Amino acid sequence: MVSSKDVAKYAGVSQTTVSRVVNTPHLVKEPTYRKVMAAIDELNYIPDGNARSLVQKKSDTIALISGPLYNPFFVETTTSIVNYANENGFKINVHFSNDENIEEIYNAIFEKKVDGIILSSVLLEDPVFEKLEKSGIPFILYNRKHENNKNFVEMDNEQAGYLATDYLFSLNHKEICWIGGPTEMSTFKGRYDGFLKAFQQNNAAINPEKIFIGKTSKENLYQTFLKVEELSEKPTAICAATDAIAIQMMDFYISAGYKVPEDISIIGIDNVKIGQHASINLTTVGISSPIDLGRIAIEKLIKMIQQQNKPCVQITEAVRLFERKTIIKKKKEA
Amino acid sequence: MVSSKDVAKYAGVSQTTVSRVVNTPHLVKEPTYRKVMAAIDELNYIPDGNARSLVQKKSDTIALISGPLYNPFFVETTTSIVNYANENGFKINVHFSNDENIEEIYNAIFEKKVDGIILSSVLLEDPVFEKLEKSGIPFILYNRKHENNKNFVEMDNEQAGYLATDYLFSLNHKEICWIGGPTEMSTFKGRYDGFLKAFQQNNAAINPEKIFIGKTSKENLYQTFLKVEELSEKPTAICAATDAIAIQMMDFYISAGYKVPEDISIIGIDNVKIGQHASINLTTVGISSPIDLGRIAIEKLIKMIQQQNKPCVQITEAVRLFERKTIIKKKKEA
DNA sequence: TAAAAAAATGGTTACGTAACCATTTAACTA
DNA sequence: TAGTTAAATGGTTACGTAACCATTTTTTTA
Repeated sequence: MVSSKDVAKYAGVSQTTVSRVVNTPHLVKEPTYRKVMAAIDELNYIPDGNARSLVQKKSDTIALISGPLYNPFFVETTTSIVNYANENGFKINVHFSNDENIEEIYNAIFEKKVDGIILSSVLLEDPVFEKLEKSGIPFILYNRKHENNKNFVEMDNEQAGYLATDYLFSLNHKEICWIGGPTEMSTFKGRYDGFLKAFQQNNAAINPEKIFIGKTSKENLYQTFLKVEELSEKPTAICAATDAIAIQMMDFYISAGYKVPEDISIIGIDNVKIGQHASINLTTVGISSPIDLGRIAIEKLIKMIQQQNKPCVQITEAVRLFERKTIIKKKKEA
Repeated sequence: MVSSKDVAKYAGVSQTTVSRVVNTPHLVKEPTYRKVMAAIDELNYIPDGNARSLVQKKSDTIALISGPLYNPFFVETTTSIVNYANENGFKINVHFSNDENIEEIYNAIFEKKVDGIILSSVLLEDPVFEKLEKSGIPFILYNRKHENNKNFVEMDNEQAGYLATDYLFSLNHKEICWIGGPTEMSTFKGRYDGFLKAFQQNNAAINPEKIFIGKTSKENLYQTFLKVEELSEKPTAICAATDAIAIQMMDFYISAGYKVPEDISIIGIDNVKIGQHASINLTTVGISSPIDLGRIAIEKLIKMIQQQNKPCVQITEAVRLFERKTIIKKKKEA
């Protein structure tokens, strides 16, 4: 491996000067600069990022802990986070969390000297939050938040759940299923609370049989689908806590011979891109802003890093309904 | 920042012993081990990965250069690559390439001491290949390959193009559009060659007006869609070089009021998961193996790293047709 | 129980870089 | 032109770790 010392010897200057050519060329005379650059090219020198990080205690790297990509929401946020960071001179270390490998991920992150952390995978009462704060590394949560309400960029989850559910009521749906993930996560908790609120405001009674809260893997959702099928009184509409869930349920229903929305109405939350596809046309609730949550969060994080201050970011984006074609209007009952 | 020296002092042992407790605990007596571990916990010590990489000249890290996630193919390969690597003790540094930011990506990769590189973004005649070989770092290409036919895991692209096109012919389609990316990429070249071969074998003449080769961004594909619309003789079927293209074209067609496959048949290549969704049901060609190309490639790469040898991996996976519902059988003309 | 072997621990060093301070060289200034 | 200041370059060090070799302690063996 060619080091700056090798370059220095080859060019007949000191290692210090090589370092200057690489990092602060304006401090170096033109002929010296050319001499050193020639040596760098000749020897194919590439600075060692590890050594640099060691001495500088920073890495121009941000760690991203994203949810799994089978949820298209994270496909979009990951893309926009990576792109924005790169445009601003930061590299991104992406980690995909399934909420089980969190421990390893944090080890990996803290071992490298990342300049910041942007993450979604956090529980409302997650003890890891304290660890993050103690580490002193700037960080921000996107999508989900922690119960202590610090450093997050989220959508108005309760309002989202409310809007989705209320929209179903407005189209005369009464028998509504809720399918969502564990309420230990702020997204699911907020959205479910909104769902409940809509029932209250519409003077409707919750039927516990129609509430499905559990893991959101394909297998689990299929079990849920089967349970819904077995209900004596089937729902006319499904309120899914995320578009990913909604799209998966659509798949089950259509594969089983049902028609959406004629046989069953489905609404999601997130306003994911693939839901806008003409073949899917998922009615959903999402943020009004054209910029996604990941992008908003990474902007804030980079500002925190560059300005070396750590304000408490608290952003709750407003949401609105996106009417598309997976909901049908029911006839009013007598 | 707490270092191993701090731990050593606190525990009353040498730094060397701390290092041993962390890396080779069997070389350390039980009471010493406990003493040091207590100190580690107490002081919240985390080894510095940069310093470690510096001295060890390795990082247990593999760089992944993936195509953009708006292509669902890369969503799946990225997921399986990251998961498999993590299961085997490697971290993954993901980079998303748009074939333009390649330079920066390579800089970033070579600055850190990655143990291996797995990449898709390479052109047939890419000069970067030589750079890779010279670096001495084990690497493997997945999806695409280089003209020199070294170190790749691909599908049988020509056969894929052939099967897709021949299937259209077998259902009496004559007016077939090809929509694909630049043939500087082995995938597009191979698939297009297969397309041509199918025309030959079916004694059909290529109509240059119906060949669209260019960038595969949404905007470009929309321009292509408009051009197809303006053709005096419209195609009855579209052979898309990738599922991503096919799914995008479906969106344009359906949004414009067409029905797929009644008004236009569409076939893709890749057998991407979202294409299997009941709302899309994209007929396509994909590898017969249930394990995706990324997964196959990362397995090989990790073997190369662990066994410290660099065999020339050349894998071309067999493909087959996946009949679904975006193709209609045409009536035979008189 | 003394000698030999094995196990456990410690001391010193290199890894490649940038920070820091020292020195030399060039450019002004009076 | 000497004196002063600024610009350019060099020398030395620390960063935190594991490799390597040296030393001490323990265990085994005769």
